[in-house]
This record gives sequence, C-alpha cells and structure tokens, in this order.
Amino acid sequence: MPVDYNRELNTQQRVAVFHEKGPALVVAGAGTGKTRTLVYRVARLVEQGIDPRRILLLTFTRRAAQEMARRAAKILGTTQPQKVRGGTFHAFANEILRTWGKTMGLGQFTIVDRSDMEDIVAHLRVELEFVPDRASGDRTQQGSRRSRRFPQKHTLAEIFSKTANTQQELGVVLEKEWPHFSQYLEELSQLRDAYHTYKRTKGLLDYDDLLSELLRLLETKQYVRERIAANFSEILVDEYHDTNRLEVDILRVLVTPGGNIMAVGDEMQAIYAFRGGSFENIMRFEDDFPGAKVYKIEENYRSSQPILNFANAVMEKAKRHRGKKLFSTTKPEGPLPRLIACQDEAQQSLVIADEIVRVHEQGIALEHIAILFRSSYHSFDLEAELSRRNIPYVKYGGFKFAETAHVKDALSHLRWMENPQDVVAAQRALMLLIGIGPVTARAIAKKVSNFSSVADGLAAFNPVGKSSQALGALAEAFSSAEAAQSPADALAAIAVYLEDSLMERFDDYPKRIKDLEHLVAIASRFKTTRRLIDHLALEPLNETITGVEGVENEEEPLTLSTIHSAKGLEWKTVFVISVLDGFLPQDYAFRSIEELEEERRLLYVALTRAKDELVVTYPMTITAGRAERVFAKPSQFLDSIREEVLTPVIAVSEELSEIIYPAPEQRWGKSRDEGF
DNA sequence: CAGACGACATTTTTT
DNA sequence: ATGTCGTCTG
Repeated sequence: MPVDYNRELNTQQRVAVFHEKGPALVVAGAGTGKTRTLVYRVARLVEQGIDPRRILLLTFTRRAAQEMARRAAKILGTTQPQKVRGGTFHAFANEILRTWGKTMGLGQFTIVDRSDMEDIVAHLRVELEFVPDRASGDRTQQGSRRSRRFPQKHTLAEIFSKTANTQQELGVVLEKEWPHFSQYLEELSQLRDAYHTYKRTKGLLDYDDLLSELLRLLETKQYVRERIAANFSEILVDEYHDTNRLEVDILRVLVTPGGNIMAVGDEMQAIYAFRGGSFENIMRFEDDFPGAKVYKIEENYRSSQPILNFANAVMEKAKRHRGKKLFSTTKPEGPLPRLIACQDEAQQSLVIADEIVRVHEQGIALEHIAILFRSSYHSFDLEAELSRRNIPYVKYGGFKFAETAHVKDALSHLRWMENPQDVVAAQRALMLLIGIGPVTARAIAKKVSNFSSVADGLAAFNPVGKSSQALGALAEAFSSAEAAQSPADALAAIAVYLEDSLMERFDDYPKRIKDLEHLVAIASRFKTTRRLIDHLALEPLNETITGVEGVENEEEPLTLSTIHSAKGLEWKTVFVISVLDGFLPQDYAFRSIEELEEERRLLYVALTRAKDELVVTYPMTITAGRAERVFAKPSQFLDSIREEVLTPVIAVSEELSEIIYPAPEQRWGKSRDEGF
C-alpha cells in the first residue's frame, strides 16, 4: 500500500523526503518532525526499490535508531525497514572493524570503556614514575611535590579523549582547556604514547580508537572503502549538529563525491561540544559535501505557541544564531510557562512532587511527565521526595547501571573468560580476592594469558599462601562458566560466585545481587559472549540503578533525566529544575562565551521537550559548602524574559508541607497576591 | 606487597 | 558527601 506523503507531511518535510540524489542537509528546528522526515525518507527509499540493508542510518543513541526503524516499519506496514542498518557511529565502527580489521593487522580486540581507560592510564603513570614510586626508593622532595599536581586519572582520560575526538595536537588542547597542566606537556605526551602502545600490544580499543581506527581503515585500504561505500548506497545521519570532526571525516571518506548522504540537524540544539561535537559541521556541510542541497523545516508540531515563545525568547539573545524562530499553527493556545521561585531545594522538591500529583489528577499519565536537570546530582533531593511519596520514576543520565562496581565486576569475569589475554579485566577480577593486590594480580594475569582458557590457566599452577583458597574458588567458577552453554548461563555462574564478595563489600548487597540477575536476563538475549560484551560496552543501559527497581507496575513511571539524555524526546508536561546561575549555566561554563552559549542551548533543548505544559523552578537559597545558606540567582538566561511569556510565581510555605502556588491558568499579579 | 588510614580535592554532559 | 592519591604498617 502506497504511503500518502501529501497527507502525512507538510510541504517542507515533503520536499526534503523527495530529495533526489546527492548530498543533502536538512536543517530542522526542535519539534518540527525531524525524525518523522527521516522515517519517511527511509520509507520513500524502500518504496523506490532500494534494499533496506543498503541504507545506513547513523544516530546518536540506540534509542533513536530503534525508534526510527520501528516507525518506518509502521508506515510501510512491513518489517522491511527493520533491516535498515542503524546505530551509533561507534557501533557501526565496531561492526566494520570486526569484519575488516584483519586487513590492517587489527585482530580480535576488546573494547575498553572509560573506567578501564582510566585504570590503564593510572597504571602506566606509575610505571613511568610520574608519581613517587615506592619500589624505586627514589623519593625526592621534588618528585613528590611535582606529582601532587599531576592530573588525576579521569582528567588524563578526558584530555586524551579530547585530542582524539577533535583531531587536535595535545599542546593545543592543553592550552585551550587545561592551561594549568601545560607544564606537563612532555609527560602527558609520553603517557599518551605509552597508553597507545599498551592498547596495541594488548588488543584493546577505547571508544575513540573505534572511530579513528575506522577512519584509518577507510583511508588506507582503498578496496575496503569501496566495498563498504558500494554496500551503503544511502547514508542518513541524525543529530548532525552533535557530530565531531572525526565522525565527519569518516563520512567524507565513506561517501563518494556526489554520493547519497542526508544529514539532519539543528545548530540550536548542539550540546556535545565536550566530546568534540561542533555545530560548525552544520555550517560547513556544503564545503564537506560539495553540491549539497539544503532544506529547512521550521513549523513546530510538538509544543504550544506559549512554550515556543519562551524558548524563542531564550534563544533571542544567543550570540550566534540564524534568526530562526519556532512557530506553531496547530497549537496556538495553551497555559503560559511558569517560573516558580522556591525557598530552597527541599521546597523545590515538595513543589515538584505536589505539581506531579496535580497534573496526574488532571488525567496525565506519569509516563507523559518529565523532570529535567543539568546534572545528574541535581535530582538527588527530589528523588528522595518521590520515593517518600511512592511515585514511581525512572532516571536517565549520570551513573549508569553498567558502570556500577558490581556489574563491572561480573562483566570483567565474562570478558576475561572470553579473552584470556584481556589483562585489564583479569586484574579487576583478581583484585577482588583477599590477599591479591595489583602486583600479584598482574603476575597471575600474565601467566593465565598464555592459556587459551582461564580455567586451564588457573588450574595450571597450584597457588600457595593465604590467597590459595580464594584462587581455587575462582578457578572453580571459571570451570563452570566456561562449561556453560550460553552467555547467560556463564554469567549466572559468575554471579553465584560473586555473591559472597558482594555480601562482604556492600551494605546493599541484596539489591546488587538482584541487579546481577537482571544482567543475566539481559544476557539471555545474546547468542555469543562476544556480542553481549560489545553490546554492553557500546550501548550501556542508560537507566540508573536507582530507577530500575520500580513499584509493582501499576503505571508506567515518571521520567527523570539529564537534559543531555532527554535529547530527541518529548513529554506532555515538563519540569526543568534548579535553573540557577551555577547550575544551568554550570559554573564551569563561565570560562568562555562558547561554553556559556552551549549552556543556553541546553536550556533551549530542555524547554522544547514540552508539548503542553512547562514549568521552570529554582531555589532562592542553596547550601554552599559548609552548611552555609546563601542566596542564589536564577539563571541569566531567564533575565529580561517578559512576564507575558513566563509567569513568575513564588512558592510560599508556612510549614514545608503546605505550599501555596497558583494553578497554571492564573495570571501573575493575582496569584502573587494570593501567595503572600 | 596488600591493605588501611588520612589528607585532599572534587563534584557535567556520552559513546 | 566521595573518590583519589600518597603514606604508613604489618
């Protein structure tokens, strides 16, 4: 059955969907049906007879890719579009490198995540003696003092990652973002070399390597490039404003001149500069892909006009923008957004919880409500309040389930089993044992790496001393894990083995044991351990541990999310909390105009998630440092926003449990009088 | 060489 | 309020 493009799309969308050949850039504002356009583009291509397997859809998150394939399938009424190859740049790179890496000497490899990266760098730092080394005995006063200000491991990882993502020299990156560490240029350079060597000899790739190795492959192996380019006759890229230089370079070699690439993005929503993302890529699309056509989609379908007025007002003062203004013809009316000033953070939580109850009573399901914030920890207080009231929620962003210690522990065992040469995983697993520290762990890991199975390796030497019993238990666990028929069974064996250690180490071990069961359930969806491990490294579950345990599901939960994790999503009612100078914009951002502007776009992204009702809140006082209450200033982005656009409200409480604030339809003057 | 202790800084956002 | 790094002890 043919798709009725005339009915389903507006003129601007349709023009983009019917783009014929060659490169195209679709500049689409928030809520203008960006995804819709891509989905129909896929449908259109498939309808034209293009094999869906030859369409490559690169998106920023897995959620986006799945959503798109699902919706395309719905339109076409077939499962065809499910065959569209899609995923993140990193997942795509992984796939290609697994297939073609051998051609450039890249054999089996393991993906190391950020914390692995940090551990490796920390280890190398000791080896290179950038910290006082106990073994060397040479502990001069100077050496000790010098090491004091040497960057911490997470900073080191950040610096190295940034140079990879922006394709810039170490010195340049340091000068620009970490000038206070410029003095260590030489050491950092050495350390980075050591890190690269370490990875190469151990068969490890970090996230950045996935991209740069893919680029290297495409640039050095002509025939591989041609095979892949020929295989993907249509490339679609979502969220183009958040791509970094490395990703664009990959696209440039992958797309033959005049080839079919369609990128979709909105320079006003660029919020990933910290990972090298740059909306400049949107600005220079025509230079990168000569002959490109540019399409614009401006009409917003998501939000009511009052919400758009507010969002537009925030962007009006943006330093660099195209004067693009969102408008709605379908939703001209709606309640005005409100700005609620609360006494403090505790009251803010109470106000939000009360508001949620009110909205919910008006018939809006919890799943259509979201609370957004700049940083993960901004919601801690609110989370406590929600739990107290038994309001179910899921939290996205911040600490991830896959990054919690116990999950990483379990996965390390699995990784070690899969690849006995994976010494990073091995060390983590071994150090859990009493009596085994970094040195012994490394020694054992090295010995075991000569065997093709960890169980064999551990069995080959009979350990003596206090750790022998523990090592015996470990060997046993590996025997049963390796004998397992599926990744899930293997993981289950490991989970059982780990229980004692969890009980030993954590107060909340029942929860953690449950988490591992959850992990086993996830594992059961995978046929091979390799795939399971890759999947968890590339697309870690975004839910945080707190949210996972839900109330017995009477109703879909409420969403709590960082603004970053909310990108591309929408809700009927949206609350943006803690919109304070220092929170949003984050105090770090005051270093430069560029960073401040990115924070402004972040607020813009948050506001444009709302369909019908939007509430912004901030506490008037915050606890700064040592229990001192200080007055806080609402975000500078709210300065001089007129009251016809944003209704200011002051939440007043006699007691903390009783708060007076106006219902959304009430206007400012009246409600404020009532408030006092 | 492992592990405990204490001083200190450090609190973003993601693949 | 937490993690990281250095130092000290057995």
